[in-house]
Amino acid sequence: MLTSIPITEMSPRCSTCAMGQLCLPVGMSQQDLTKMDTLVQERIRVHKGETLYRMGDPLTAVYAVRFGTLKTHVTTEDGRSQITGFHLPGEIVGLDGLGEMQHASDATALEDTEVCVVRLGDLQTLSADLPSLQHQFLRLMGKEITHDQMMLVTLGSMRAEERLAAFLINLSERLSARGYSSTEFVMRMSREEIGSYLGLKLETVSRLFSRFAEAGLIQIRQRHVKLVDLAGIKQLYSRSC
Amino acid sequence: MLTSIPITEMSPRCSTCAMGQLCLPVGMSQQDLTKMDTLVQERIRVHKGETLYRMGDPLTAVYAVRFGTLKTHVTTEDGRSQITGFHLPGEIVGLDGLGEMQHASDATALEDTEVCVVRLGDLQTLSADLPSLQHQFLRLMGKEITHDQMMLVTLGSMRAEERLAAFLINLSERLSARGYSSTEFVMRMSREEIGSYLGLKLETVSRLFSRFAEAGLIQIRQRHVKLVDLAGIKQLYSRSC
DNA sequence: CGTGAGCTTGATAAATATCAACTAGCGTGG
DNA sequence: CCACGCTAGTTGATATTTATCAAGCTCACG
Repeated sequence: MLTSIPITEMSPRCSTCAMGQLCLPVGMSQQDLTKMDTLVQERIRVHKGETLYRMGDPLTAVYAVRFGTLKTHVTTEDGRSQITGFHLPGEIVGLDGLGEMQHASDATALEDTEVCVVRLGDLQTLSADLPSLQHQFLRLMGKEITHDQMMLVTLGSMRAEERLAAFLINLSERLSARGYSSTEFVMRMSREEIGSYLGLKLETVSRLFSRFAEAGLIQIRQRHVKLVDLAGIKQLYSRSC
Repeated sequence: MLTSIPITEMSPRCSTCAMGQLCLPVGMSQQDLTKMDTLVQERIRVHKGETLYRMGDPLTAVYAVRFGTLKTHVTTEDGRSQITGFHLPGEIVGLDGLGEMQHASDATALEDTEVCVVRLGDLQTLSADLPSLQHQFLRLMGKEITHDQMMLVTLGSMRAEERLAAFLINLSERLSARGYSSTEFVMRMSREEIGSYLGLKLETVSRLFSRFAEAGLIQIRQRHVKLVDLAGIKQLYSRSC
């Protein structure tokens, strides 16, 4: 069901992409940027609920989110499942498979989404000619590791309320970096998905949203949320004990 | 206080190191292995309790554990601390800093430990001539990511008992791969450190050990543990609900 | 041998999950 | 276009898990 969209002369390229300041091209010179334009030969449309790749699939490419939202999730042999990340435009998914050259998670669209296909072969070829690209890749893998470590601290040492506050602030900041409002947005994920990401049950997430609203920190109606008191929310998790 | 140990003609090298099958050289040809011997020009002795590097330190090298045990731990601005890994001989630490070129965690010795210093400069030089080394590096970063994701599942969806069982089995398997007994070993970390790693309090860890012992799954005296019923321990966390 | 950090164990409190009932809103098909 | 049905979400009562507080123990080490 995935729709492939071939790139034509007219298609937008890396050098003109609005996500340039968040995606692979970060910090590249104009000259390097031009070279980047050959990198993406294909895009894929992933409809809401569809899966871009699955755990165990051979890794042939990594993907840059162009628009939409993806979740990545892992499932253990004994059926436990956990969401490991929500991915906004400009973010790269699939890096976790580079170790074994096969995907280490599933990637599923939370809304209609389009990704740029970065074939590993092309990537290697281009990297040889473009050291900044190679460096960029290490950076992105490093970021993935530090993100996961931050989540380990969250899951290992924060209480439910702190986790959810941290989640809201993180989402807010990432949306803001993409030109959206930092205080009012639509969460593309269900209470259950938020719970899975944060190691909580959906009822707990729901109760906390209600509690935050009652405390005047947020306004919430379904997935539409408005952060009324950013500082107050931050206090929920940044206090020293 | 860290002791540097220069490498001489007589020192052991990668090509003859007993950890070869677990460390950087995994899967390399004899020819490539010989080239590897120039990579490590220095070793460092880290005494129990000493710190090899700290968060924020500029990243000049990564380190292969030669003998001993390290823990890596992160601390957030608000003072929260979490152990992100225990590292046995043959494992590489420092990879989490490759993103920003500065260390993203502290590394502290749990017992007297020696590490091989892999300078990033030398690594880059050698990689150009040794594609298998470059590939090996991606593999190791990938492994780091999948390890962290496994821990996310552990912290996000397992109960205390399941976490500790998984911890014991994981330690057992890694020790076994290093030629130690898989059923009887000394844990180099305190109850509190185990708790930090697993997102539990030290009392909980202690109680669980006692409970496991009472159930006949293990024998335990301080840090010396004997896994009596491996299958039983595995059942604690691999059952389907 | 004394001493203190690390560990154990008990009693109690707090946090979160579970179970259950109910509600809102979305999408679909008549 | 509206009504129906279904999924997602809310809220309450209760159970379970884990943390917290407190006291005592033990073993390794000087």
